[in-house]
Amino acid sequence: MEPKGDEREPRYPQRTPASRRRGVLGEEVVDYVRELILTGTIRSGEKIDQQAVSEALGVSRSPIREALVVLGREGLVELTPRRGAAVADLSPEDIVDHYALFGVVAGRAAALAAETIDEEGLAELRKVHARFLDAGSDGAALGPEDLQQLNHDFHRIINLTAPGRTRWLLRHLEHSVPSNYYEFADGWNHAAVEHHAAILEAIASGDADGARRAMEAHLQASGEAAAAQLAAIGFFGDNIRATLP
Amino acid sequence: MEPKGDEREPRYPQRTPASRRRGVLGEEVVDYVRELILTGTIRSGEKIDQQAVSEALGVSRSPIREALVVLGREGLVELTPRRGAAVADLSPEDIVDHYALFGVVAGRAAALAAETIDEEGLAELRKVHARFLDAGSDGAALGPEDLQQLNHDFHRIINLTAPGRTRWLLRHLEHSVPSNYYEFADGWNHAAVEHHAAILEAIASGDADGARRAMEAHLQASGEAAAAQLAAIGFFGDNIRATLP
DNA sequence: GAAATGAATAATGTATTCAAAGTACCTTGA
DNA sequence: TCAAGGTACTTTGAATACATTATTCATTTC
Repeated sequence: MEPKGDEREPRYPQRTPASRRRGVLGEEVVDYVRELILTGTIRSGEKIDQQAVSEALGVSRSPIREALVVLGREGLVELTPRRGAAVADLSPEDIVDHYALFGVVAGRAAALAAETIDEEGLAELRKVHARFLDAGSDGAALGPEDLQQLNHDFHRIINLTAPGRTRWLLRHLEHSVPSNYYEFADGWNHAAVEHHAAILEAIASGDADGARRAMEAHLQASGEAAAAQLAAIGFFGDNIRATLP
Repeated sequence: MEPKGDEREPRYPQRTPASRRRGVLGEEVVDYVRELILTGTIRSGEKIDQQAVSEALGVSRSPIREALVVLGREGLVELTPRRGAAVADLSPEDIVDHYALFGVVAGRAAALAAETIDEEGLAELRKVHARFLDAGSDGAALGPEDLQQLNHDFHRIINLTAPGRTRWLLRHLEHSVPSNYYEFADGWNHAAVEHHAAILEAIASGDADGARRAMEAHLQASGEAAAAQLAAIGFFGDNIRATLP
């Protein structure tokens, strides 16, 4: 229907005029642009055209600008005063570093969990971990989304024992980086299960420092896997600003 | 890329015209509102009137909205979809928690510094620390701003050894919370000097884990001092301060 | 031909306008 | 008297308009 003779270089996929819920449009735009960035649809250093995004989503530029400011704060885009927004130039080292930070914060949460988790939470943690474990052994007919959910639940239970600000920071650290672990390299789920086992054991035995180190190691590995995945999708621009006149 | 020894034509001294204010209005508004919050001028839970701020600063509501979105991301204001922005309801525990997070991240930076700092950086760190030390002993005629600067420099030198993403997070963690340490309780400078000494010693001797723990302890104490200061200015709601200017 | 200058075009940042949702106030009825 | 409901005012969120600056491109000059 749409005559796509548009030869604009960065093509922004159109999205349904879906939930035109007033008051959260900005958040929707944030998610939209973030996905474009984290899936490698728009590359490092590439300019983000406000009007193009606005047309792709069918909203005005006002929510777009708010979203870009948010993403600027997240470090995913770089805002230059009179020159607009561009996808931030993140290196693999930055991704690994980001996950290392994720690690020390989540490690703190794990240490607190080891000290303060109650029986109920521990039982729930064991249950989730068991299902995660089963998923790898027999064909439990669990799709990638289910694995993702189980992984997420495992961490959520731990983080629930942490104070509010820690949970808040963990949420932000998680969102501003790829979290589709189920798409990570093949061996990832196996490695993650072992990591989770170590974390669970340390928490169950009240070993705060062990839980912290196990969680840090887990996210260190996650960071390397995430960097590899991002490299695979071409996230780290082959900054070949070649010489086509 | 470097115009280093290039015998280029005479270069004109760089200057940043004051009229370059355009494009950063949002940031100015962020600073303005953040100060209002952190100084207790507007209280927890209090609504932030966009039009009032817009009139107070003489700008339109567009930059105000962007600023409020940023502050919402920082956790200093709470945005409710159709109901506007209000100062976030932060408890003393939240402040302590925030500084604890600050601590684990800065602790990571300190650990990295212990492993990777070079002689030059170490010398500079010692110099700054010595001046900070002197300021306490004899009347070195250093004002509170100077102390603040020295304190800031001390941490900055350490953080410079950290990867980019870590520095980025440290900046944000520092800004979204009171950092006017020089207004902290009387004994604060004395305590800070001792903390800095321990951190410096650990870094100088290459003791990464010791540096981490010393830094965490330092910021733990900072958090308690900051919470006390915020309580003193009536940040946590219960005090009565009648008039708004 | 390459660099530089100037106009034309495009995109950004800010202001202003507009529609919808919230809030306050006021009336009315039991 | 108080509660319920309706109406007018306020405020928010989004869209549009406007001024300024960046970028492109053609032209000129060395």
